[in-house]
Amino acid sequence: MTGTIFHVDLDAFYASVEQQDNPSLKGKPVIVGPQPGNRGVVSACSYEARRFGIHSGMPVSRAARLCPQGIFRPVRMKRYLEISEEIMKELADITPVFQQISIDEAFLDLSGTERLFGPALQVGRMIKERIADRFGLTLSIGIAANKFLAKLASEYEKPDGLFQVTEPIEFLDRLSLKDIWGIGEKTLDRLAELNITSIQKLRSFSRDILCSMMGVAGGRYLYLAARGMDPGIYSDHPRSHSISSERTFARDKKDRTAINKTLLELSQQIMHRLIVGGWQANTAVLKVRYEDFTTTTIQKTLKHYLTSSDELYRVALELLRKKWNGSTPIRLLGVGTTQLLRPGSLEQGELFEDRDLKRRKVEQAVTELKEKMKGLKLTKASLLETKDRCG
DNA sequence: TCTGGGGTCCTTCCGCGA
DNA sequence: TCTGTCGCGGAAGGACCC
Ligand SMILES: [Mg+2]
Ligand SMILES: [Mg+2]
Repeated sequence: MTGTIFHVDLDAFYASVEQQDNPSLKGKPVIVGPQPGNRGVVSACSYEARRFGIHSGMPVSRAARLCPQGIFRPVRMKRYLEISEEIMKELADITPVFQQISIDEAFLDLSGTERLFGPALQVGRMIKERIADRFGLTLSIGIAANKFLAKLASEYEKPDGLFQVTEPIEFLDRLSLKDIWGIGEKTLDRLAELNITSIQKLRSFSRDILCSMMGVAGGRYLYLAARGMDPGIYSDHPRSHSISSERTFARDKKDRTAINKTLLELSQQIMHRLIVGGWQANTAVLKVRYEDFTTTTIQKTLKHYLTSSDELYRVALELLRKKWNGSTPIRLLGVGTTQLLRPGSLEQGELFEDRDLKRRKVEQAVTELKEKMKGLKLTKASLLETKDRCG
């Protein structure tokens, strides 16, 4: 029995929202990201901008040179989230077997619904019409027997595309290696060194050989991908979770007071998100990027869970002291937490928990949050002072 | 060209205890 | 008791994706 998976992917999402919210931008090269002259890269751009050679991930400074008449807009994440939520609700209405995988993408499992809904392509057209009518946005849909192929299929005719894979091998052989989800620049280079330059060629290698060349997980992945079998690109239950926040300075910094201030702000953001999300974390991570772009992280696992932003801040400071010589200019600072655990979820060996207990925990978290917000100003000042002393 | 911010997963190394 | 090895958790780095 063969499944029918839809992958739905909005086209140039952020840029399209900007055009929709301001129709005078339609038909024009819209580039979403920092203003030119600032550090950073393009988050998204309209197809008109792509004709100038612009793509997401490109430094805005370069984008501005390629397209001086481009319209540069800041990232309005709140707005995109709002639209995304509404669209995802629409999609989830179609089938309960629905999995959102990013702000603008989702899988729908419509296996065995042909008698109810009609042929898959027709359902695809219906979805596209619906979203176009209600939101004025175009999207691309890929339909295939598994998530892996469906994802590739939605790319195939982008933008405003609709494609169903009926012959997986034929379909794959029309693509290039780089099109495969999970094969990036480095893997492409390594494969090229082994004289593997196409998906057909990749398919001719045994699983064992691929594993010996690319690692156990990598080899397995490539072996399955080349055959159109889902290597597991989006698991239903991710095994790791982390929360982090980082900032690239407008200009590299070596001033201790400014650096400490950033560290404190980042720590507060993280702790806020931990509390709101109901997470417990026992590992703190500090990330430092220097002027030459070398990046290091240093982490520490505690014997208890982090309980306050002050505590996280103190750990971050301690880690920075270990890493930083105090004079090399810093380009980016980041603070994060890993090993996240939601109290009361299966890990602790409880199959279920009564609702009152959950409710109490939420309440407790909110109270703690309020406490923290109250004491914020005072804490901030005091902590910054102690810090300056050792700088 | 001069390189964001938010993530997940994998590999390798190391020390520890069985 | 010595030695090899195995599994594990922690740490650091890296590839990749949106
Ligand atoms: Mg996408
Ligand atoms: Mg998209």
